[in-house]
Amino acid sequence: MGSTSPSGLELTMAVPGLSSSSGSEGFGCGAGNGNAVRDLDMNQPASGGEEEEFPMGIVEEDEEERGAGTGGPHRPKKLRLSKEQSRLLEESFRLNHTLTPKQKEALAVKLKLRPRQVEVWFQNRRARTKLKQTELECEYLKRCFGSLTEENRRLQREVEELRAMRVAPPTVLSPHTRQPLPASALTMCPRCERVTAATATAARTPRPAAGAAANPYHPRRPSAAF
DNA sequence: CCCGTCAACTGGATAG
DNA sequence: CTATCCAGTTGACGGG
Repeated sequence: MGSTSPSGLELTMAVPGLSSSSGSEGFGCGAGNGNAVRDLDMNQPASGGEEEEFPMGIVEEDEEERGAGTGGPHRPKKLRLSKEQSRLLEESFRLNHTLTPKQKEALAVKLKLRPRQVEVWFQNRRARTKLKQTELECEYLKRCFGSLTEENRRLQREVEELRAMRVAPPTVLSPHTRQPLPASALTMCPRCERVTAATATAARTPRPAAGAAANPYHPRRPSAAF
């Protein structure tokens, strides 16, 4: 799994036949935003180096109270998780997309965050995963729509052809004499209801190799790959 | 200045 | 009632 980007989403997609290469503009390669750099900038202690592993993890108590409590518009300064915090959170997310209260507590202690922050991170992470999956599904459905539209056009053309044949009854030439066959010699393909002389000749001609033998009324038509 | 990202909040739904 | 989840939103922040 090398492909988890910093904000990296592990994507398990339920869309059939979806290769990650084709729809990849929206994620994977494109998702490499500058988070790593940002994390470095934001979370490095300005000087003095490594006094703390997770520099801005814990918000001061009074500030936290103000933020959540009385609905005052004052929010604490935006927290940016350090690289290490993100890595550990991602790691546990990969193992489990939800946390038990114990796991949450343990992770919070380990990361020097409040349990609430761990909880929020998991909520947001689930939402991001779902969003990505929805985007993938959307791409897939668009492609379905495209090919169905194409198939529809093809069928419409076929209907037109059939209509035209009804207006002007067909003259079918005998494969042997090259003369028009009498109506009594003609027959209808039961599958597509096209008039042919097929059964008349099908009985006489030797069966061709496997594939073409399926329908004696017509040679095989290429079917739409779908 | 605008836009994308993301931590955090809000409110409704649901399970135990 | 409490705890948790989710969808939607807000606001801080960084980058173009």
